[in-house]
Amino acid sequence: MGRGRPRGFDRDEALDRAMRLFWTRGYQDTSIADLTDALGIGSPSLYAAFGSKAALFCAAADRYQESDGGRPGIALLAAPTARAGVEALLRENVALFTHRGGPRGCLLTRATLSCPPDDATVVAYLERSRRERLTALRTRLKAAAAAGEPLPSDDVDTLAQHYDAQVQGLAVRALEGATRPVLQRTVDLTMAGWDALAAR
Amino acid sequence: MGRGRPRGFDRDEALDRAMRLFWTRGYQDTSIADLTDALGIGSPSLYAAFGSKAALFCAAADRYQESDGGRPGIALLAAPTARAGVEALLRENVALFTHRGGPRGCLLTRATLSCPPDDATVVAYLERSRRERLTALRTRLKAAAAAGEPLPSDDVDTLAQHYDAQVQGLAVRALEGATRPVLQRTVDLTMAGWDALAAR
DNA sequence: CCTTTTCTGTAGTGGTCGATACACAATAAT
DNA sequence: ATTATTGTGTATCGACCACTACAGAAAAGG
Repeated sequence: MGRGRPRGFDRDEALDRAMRLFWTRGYQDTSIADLTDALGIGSPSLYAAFGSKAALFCAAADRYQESDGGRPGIALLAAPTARAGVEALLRENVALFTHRGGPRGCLLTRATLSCPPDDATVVAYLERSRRERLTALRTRLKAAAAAGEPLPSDDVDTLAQHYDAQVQGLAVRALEGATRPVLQRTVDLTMAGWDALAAR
Repeated sequence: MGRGRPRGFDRDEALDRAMRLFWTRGYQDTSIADLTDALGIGSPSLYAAFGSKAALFCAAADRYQESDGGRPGIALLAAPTARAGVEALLRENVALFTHRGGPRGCLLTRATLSCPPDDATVVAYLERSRRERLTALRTRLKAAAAAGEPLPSDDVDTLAQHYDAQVQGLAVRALEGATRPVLQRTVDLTMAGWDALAAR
């Protein structure tokens, strides 16, 4: 057992609240004071537990990707075909970005556009996350191409870029206030485009 | 003629530089010190000429929309068909978002995601700009529908939302570092989807 | 000339930022 | 009980934030 005074708060619960706050307000606009308020702890406790604002963000973003934010990626891989996977990816993202009671949009996209470029730790974290997401998409599509599934294009790399852009577009539109039904219809159109192209 | 001491700097040139700075770093991460440095003037001169950081941003954003940032909207309206208009809109945006020597992405999208929600002036400005852009797109598509042009869908409102989301997706992808050829191929795919759907 | 008007440069305002020094409290090991 | 170790609360730190008071400089009107 650890020796000193026990921590007076639940680390995981604190991470959840920090995630929510970063998700709602972005990285830069979430201050340490905001965090200590929401977490109900003093700043020295926060720094002792997490190290720095940047490190806390990375931990909170990890938690995001392991919980709500991870659903779309899982849905992509779980689907039997690339067509179903991409549709599930988009629909899960719509659900994530417009979840009632939850912050709108994507925690990572939001942070990407609101993080000062000199904060190397966070910038590197975000860059890696984006690369992993794009790689997952490309890998899934490449497997589908190898399996002979009909795809909207032979250029798998462009396909991955295109559907990744769809996700980012949904994230921004959600932040701008687009409702769930509106985004769902946007996805309907995207998938109709897939079908029309894949059928040729 | 005005009576007092003449202004020691060119107001339009200062606005251009401010626009560039807001475009590069977003709203919140651009400080008054950054601006006075780039503009080569003292802060009292800045405040005398523009009023406040929020007002300066609005003026710089107006300038953006009247110069580079206005091209896509003009291209949309100038094209003979909705199909050509949407393609021109997307391609002009790709050019705008990846212009060599210019900041990447969209000044307005960037500001939307990096503006503190309590800055009512800027939030209202951005909201109005977005509404106008979406309205322009919807109006163009509605006219096309009335003219009997073949469209990917009968639901003009959803079409407008969909292609607006494309623009936002391109803006984010450009900020993330996607190159111009990559974004061009994304647009190729989007327009291929239009053709495949409109032909049915 | 002198007055009026307008802009500029210096030098700050109070406030908030992320991050900490330090004393003390609370536990475990000895 | 003593010591070692770790977390908490108070009370800051210097740096930076948007913004401005004030005095002097530069023009026009008289």
